[in-house]
Amino acid sequence: MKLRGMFRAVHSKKVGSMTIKNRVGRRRVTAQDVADLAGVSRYAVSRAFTLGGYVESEKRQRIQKAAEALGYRPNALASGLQGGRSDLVAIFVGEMPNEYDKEVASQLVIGLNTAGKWPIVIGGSEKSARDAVSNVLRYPLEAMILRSGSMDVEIVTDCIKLGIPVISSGRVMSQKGVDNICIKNAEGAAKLTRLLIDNGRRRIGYIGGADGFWSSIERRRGVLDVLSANGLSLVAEANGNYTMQQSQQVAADILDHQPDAIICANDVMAIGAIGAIRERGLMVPQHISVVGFDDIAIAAWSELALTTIRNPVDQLVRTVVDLLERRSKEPNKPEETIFLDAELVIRGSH
Amino acid sequence: MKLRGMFRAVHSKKVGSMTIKNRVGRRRVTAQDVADLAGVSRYAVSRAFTLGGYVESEKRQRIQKAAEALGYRPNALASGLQGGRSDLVAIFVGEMPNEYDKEVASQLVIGLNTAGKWPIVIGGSEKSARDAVSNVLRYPLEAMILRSGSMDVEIVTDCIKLGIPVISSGRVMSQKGVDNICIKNAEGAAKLTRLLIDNGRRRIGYIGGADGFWSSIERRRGVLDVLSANGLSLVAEANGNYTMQQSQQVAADILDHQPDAIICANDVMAIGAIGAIRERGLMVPQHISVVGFDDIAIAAWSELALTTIRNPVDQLVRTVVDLLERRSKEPNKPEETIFLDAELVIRGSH
DNA sequence: CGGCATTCTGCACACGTGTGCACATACTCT
DNA sequence: AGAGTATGTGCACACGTGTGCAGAATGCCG
Repeated sequence: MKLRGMFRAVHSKKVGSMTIKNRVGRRRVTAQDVADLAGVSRYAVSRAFTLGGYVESEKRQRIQKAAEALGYRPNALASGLQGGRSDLVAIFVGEMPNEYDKEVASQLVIGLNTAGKWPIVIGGSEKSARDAVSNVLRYPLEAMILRSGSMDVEIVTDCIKLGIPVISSGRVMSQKGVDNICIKNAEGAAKLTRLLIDNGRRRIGYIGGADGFWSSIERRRGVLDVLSANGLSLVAEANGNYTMQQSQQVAADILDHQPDAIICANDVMAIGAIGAIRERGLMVPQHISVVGFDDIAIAAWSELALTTIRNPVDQLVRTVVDLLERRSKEPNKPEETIFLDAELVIRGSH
Repeated sequence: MKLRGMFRAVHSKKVGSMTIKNRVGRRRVTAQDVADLAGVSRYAVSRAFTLGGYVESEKRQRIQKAAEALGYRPNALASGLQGGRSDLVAIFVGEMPNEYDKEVASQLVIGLNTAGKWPIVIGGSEKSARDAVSNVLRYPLEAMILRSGSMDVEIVTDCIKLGIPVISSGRVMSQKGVDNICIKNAEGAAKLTRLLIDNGRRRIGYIGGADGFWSSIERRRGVLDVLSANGLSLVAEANGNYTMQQSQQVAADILDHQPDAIICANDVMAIGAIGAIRERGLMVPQHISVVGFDDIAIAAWSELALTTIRNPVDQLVRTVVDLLERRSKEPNKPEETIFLDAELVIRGSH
């Protein structure tokens, strides 16, 4: 029997009765421990835990029993060290200010779990997250998944430099090594605009998202294109910063221009706008139409019945996982940019 | 100059011109690479990246420059292997069916990031997550943070067995090695009930959360205690499963019992209830009072003005981080159970 | 019985980093 | 000058696992 396995103490390398007893936080149980208990070699334990390993079946049973008893799990750090799949993935999710962002983050996590990946999530403001990302890159990540409208490009170049593939969702980046997945923002916004015009609306106002967000720019473009194609222009416009409170505030200004419809760059802002309208004693959609974007859960609430664009989270997640797996299998495959269809959800607010 | 550092190929151990060129996924840059470029020893590089390390300042600069150029980052797997802080934490978040759950999960992630921890997030249904947790325990976690009302106890015992401290938020567990952090559920529910009674409400209905959830049981208890102390009992009761749709459906049944108030175990269910009430042409609070629990963002919306109990996410996050840090510092400290105050938020729906 | 394929086992090494120890050098104080 | 302290450097080892290689044991077939 090997002394090494028996008398290893954690906080001191000296061997002796003094040091053995002060094992404060129990030492992690290793393959050697299992081997000692089962009366086999460490290598047999290692082979019993890998798929193609040759181990005598009776011995394998003894090992599994011992491992069970000790609660042994191969140390992921040690096994990851020799370069196989790490199954670690990072998700950068920004500040998640609104419901849709949180929904996407949640579903992404669940989807990745189902695919057997461990997502390390990084959130918060860009500048605080900058350091965090840099630090998390110390792990051998299989991919960095970006889910933030606004995004420090340096983060991407850092990843690429380290050979870590990037999957950007919600913003299309044309850098080498970046796969993209994004809803057809302009098309969705155009559909909403056309719907309103078809319904006879002519005095259309717009509440946009935060500056610098990719989706914000694209959606606004979709609105303006359709308007100008119909010889129209916005009667008023404001920045709602993608939040309900801000939107409700700026909607008041827009109402001063007597619009007959307000297009909002996302659903929570539409809710804010509806609040502002009803506060004035006006009704939706009888006096003013309101449409949103994303189709978050509450948009279907009977008191809102928000007409909006479905931004399909399930498809998004499936596609991200698919891109990830294909990229893992074939690291040098050409970059892809996948656009998700923007489906109009007709309810009662238009 | 060492050959080892120069001619290491990734997918083959044979050294020769054939194997060198087929380095598909670039090999990760190591401390040796930085040392070679900077013309120093590997140990100097290692010391330059650790806090107390003695390195000549001129040499340190050369190293940092070389590291920058190569994009070097110490491999977290390798450094984590020798037993220091891993900074890895797992969060188990269940299915996150409602807004509040997602909000908590999001803020927990951000709070942990700020504290310099890397949260590996595990979500989804209990039974799918069971395997996931077991697998993620291969990593040397500093703690397992539970954020799920219902919870497989086996997960906890697995962690304890491995010496991984558990921090449970939202449910109090009396197991060894588990710190708890939880809002005063019963007290909050009691406050809501008293408020309604003080307002003259007598025919009170209740929409509860999903079965088996700790918070669900506690909140219901708080309601019943106050009612019976006032010689009252519920006129109707239903299970809203913590979701808006379900709640709106079951609220219809409750309305058949002519209540003058409905207490909901969380805000999204209150929103569902309000939907059901308004669909019947009744008004809140003129005809029926509705109160919720959690104070999610939309509860403050002018069209809802939901009276509710503040379930303070910021305090929760701060406390979790604090418990985590104190537990890390002192692994054998006695378990703590911290209760957060349930503050009544008076708006217009009661 | 010999030749061969299959199954099993032990050894050695690799993965990349941090750090205690021993030693070297430089600087300060009496 | 000598003693003592602060600073810098190289070596060796540890962390825990997976796996190629070589060899052993076993079984099969002619």
